[in-house]
Amino acid sequence: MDRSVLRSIPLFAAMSDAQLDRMTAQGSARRIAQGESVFEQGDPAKAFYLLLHGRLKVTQVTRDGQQIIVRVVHPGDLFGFTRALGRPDYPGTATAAVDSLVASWPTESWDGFVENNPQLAMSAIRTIGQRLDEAHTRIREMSTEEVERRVAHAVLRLIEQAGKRVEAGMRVDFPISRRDIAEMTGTTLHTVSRILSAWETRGLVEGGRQKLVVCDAAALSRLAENAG
Amino acid sequence: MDRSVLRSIPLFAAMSDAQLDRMTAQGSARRIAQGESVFEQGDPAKAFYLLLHGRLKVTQVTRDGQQIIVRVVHPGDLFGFTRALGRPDYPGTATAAVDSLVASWPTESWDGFVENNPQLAMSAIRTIGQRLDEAHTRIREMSTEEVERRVAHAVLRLIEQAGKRVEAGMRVDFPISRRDIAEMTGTTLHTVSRILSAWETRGLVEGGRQKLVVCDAAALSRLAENAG
DNA sequence: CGTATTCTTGACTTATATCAATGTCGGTGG
DNA sequence: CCACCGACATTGATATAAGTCAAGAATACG
Repeated sequence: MDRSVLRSIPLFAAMSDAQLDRMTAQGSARRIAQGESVFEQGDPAKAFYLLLHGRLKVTQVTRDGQQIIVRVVHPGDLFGFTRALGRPDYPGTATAAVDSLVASWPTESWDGFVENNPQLAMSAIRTIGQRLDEAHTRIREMSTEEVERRVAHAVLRLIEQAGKRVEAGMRVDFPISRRDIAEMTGTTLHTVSRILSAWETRGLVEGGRQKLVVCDAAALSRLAENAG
Repeated sequence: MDRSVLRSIPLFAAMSDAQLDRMTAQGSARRIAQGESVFEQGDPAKAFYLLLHGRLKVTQVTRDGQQIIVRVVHPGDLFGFTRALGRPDYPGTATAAVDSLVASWPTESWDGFVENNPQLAMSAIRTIGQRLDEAHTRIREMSTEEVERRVAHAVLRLIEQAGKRVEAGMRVDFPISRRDIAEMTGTTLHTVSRILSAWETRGLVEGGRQKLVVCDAAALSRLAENAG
């Protein structure tokens, strides 16, 4: 891991070479195979992470065994910096959706980094703030929208954050199941399956096993916005 | 406004007298009458605030006019520091549920405060982090729990954060309508009314116009946890 | 007092979950 | 290489939680 890797990430863009070198010195990189987890819900938070390459799903299981997807981690995102938020353990499990590469630092390093670099602090605040915004958006959608619109919003977001051009349109660039989408929108895989089938008939998307291609994003947006 | 007021708030506890004085010098206090708003959704974020006394509800309205309650602001909470999160406008409206007193600072002051006081930055990160946690909890509840349990959780939270001992039990210490609870839990006032009526029959709560007293918190907790 | 909120309650409707069965894909091992 | 197994997906039938519609009662307020 060298400083140019970090430099390319907005969170670290404003840091000096010396500061970046100090960070890279304390951190280390690690490869996570598809299906493996970086940490598990309830584990003591010994480190915080940055996704360098790949894609992760952060999930939570409720006491009665139901699972939800809290968020998808994209390259360049910080994750698992739970301790900085005042929690001693990880609130969820981070699983690699594809082979991934993560950088990690011991939690103890956090305070030092922040103290020596107010820019980093402000960036971090903005980052968490965005996440809070996203969470509120999700709450608003779950409170006021029906399932179909929620799914439409979720799919559009996936395309924005992880869309890849293919012949038929834009494809979600990591394996994503109907169940995953259900766990992101607070519904069941059955309902998601029905919705996607209907969309496929209308030519809006193309489905498949762990696969999703959006063919007509504009129509999907309309659907997401105007209740109809 | 003097420094002892701020000193009593965890967020500022670690600051030096000099720093606190600098903050109080740049800020000002303002009284908000019940029903008035501190700022409205979409207003440019010219200031950030701290609730000194009273109680606020932060609401959002969707394009089609549906309203949700994003959160309740309690004394000692920072709110409206949207700009620090990288947004130019307020994402919601903050309305006084009772006569309230707020301190405010121009948004431009934020960066200076943070740069000169890493402690404040770390406190702020923790604060937003907690809020993110709360948001995720709400998402999890809305995804996996039925309405009655969600309402139970919401009511218990209100009691924790704004409970006041009265003869019959613990009362929510500000006017709160059935509609408010509905907007906090993603349901309708009708359903909330039915649920509270049922609870009242079982002796768990005592209702009333804009009033809510929890008589048997233990039973309510049980209800909130074990699906039954 | 009358008018406006807030709340309650009943009857009905509907979106979505649940239950159940079947199909399809893709990798593993015989 | 083919057969089989497990994970994922589809689709129909049915059940039900909670929303909608509607009417009225209670409480606060000017």
